[in-house]
Amino acid sequence: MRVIFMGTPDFAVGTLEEIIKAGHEVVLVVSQPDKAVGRSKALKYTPVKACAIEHGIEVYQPEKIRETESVEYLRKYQPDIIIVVAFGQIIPRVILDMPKYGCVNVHASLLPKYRGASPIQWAVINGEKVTGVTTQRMDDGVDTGDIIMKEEVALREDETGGSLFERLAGVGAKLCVKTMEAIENGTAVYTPQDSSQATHTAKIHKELGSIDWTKSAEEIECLIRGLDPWPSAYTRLGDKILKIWKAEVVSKQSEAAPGCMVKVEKNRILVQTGKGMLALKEVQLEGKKRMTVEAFLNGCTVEAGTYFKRG
RNA sequence: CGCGGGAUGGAGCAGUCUGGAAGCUCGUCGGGCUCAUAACCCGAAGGUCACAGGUUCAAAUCCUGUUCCCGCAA
Repeated sequence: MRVIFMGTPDFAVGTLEEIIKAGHEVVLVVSQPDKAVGRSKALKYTPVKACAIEHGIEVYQPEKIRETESVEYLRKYQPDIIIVVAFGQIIPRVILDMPKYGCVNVHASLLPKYRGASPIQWAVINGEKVTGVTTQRMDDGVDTGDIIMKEEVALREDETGGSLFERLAGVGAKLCVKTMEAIENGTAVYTPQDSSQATHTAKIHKELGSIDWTKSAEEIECLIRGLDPWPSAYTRLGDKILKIWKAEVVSKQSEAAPGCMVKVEKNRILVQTGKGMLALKEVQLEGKKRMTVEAFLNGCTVEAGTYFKRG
């Protein structure tokens, strides 16, 4: 098939590669404009763009895909299908209707659950046991199209946003190719979503990582894993930000108020939460590298009874 | 040149302002105590103080340049 691929971050790269490997003709890759990234604020290619260049595929980076100019640009390529994976812009009706087989999206959740921006992190934050990937034929709404295929993925005990991201990207890539195959063979089945079961997720903001110690230890622990590796869960120790990378739930209580470091042991710090305690195992102080609590305590004296403050 | 923190034995840090013998908490190794231990006691090894120049009788420390790491911001 003649394919136009639209995507931006790492999550989409695997799918693009899998499509190429499957022998489809990717005639154009559309990605968000390059942005200034990193400490040096240098312009950086989007991961999808970098991949496209490696494969010698033309790249198009419109500021707004819905503008007539962009639409006409795409039309020239006469795609059979447009594959959209984490592109980052809303696709207008004219484009949805352009290819013979429409626009197919790979979404990192089991639709209709977790429609929207950051389904992967939210699945971890909410402590889900199972999530997955869905391919859908896009319609006017955001992630509301008819479902073509789904694949479930069970979350692991120590699943992080990053680890789930990688696993779902892999699953999504293969599912996308399978979906395209079914569409081409005419065996694809389109199932409308049960919108009454839908849930939505908001984009992840940095402030979401600010730990509310009055929540339960379980909730906080899920938040820590969900926001690893970005933007990370954090709290405030004195006047410095302390990121927390790893912690374990301890189902004991203490008399202390939430946020209090109840006990400082050799390789863990017990913190009282709204329900249960959290044993910090790996942290990172502002300006420092990520390190185990044991190493952290070697150079930094922390008194039991000190309180963490809301970042 | 967006803002800021940092580079000191294997790990995490102090010492730098006010130049003048390399220190702390751990780890490692050896020995002791103990029914036993991640506990305790004694001892030992291990560092061109990121790199390159400069100032000085003397530089981890002052000056200049370079590299790398991290937080913020995006």
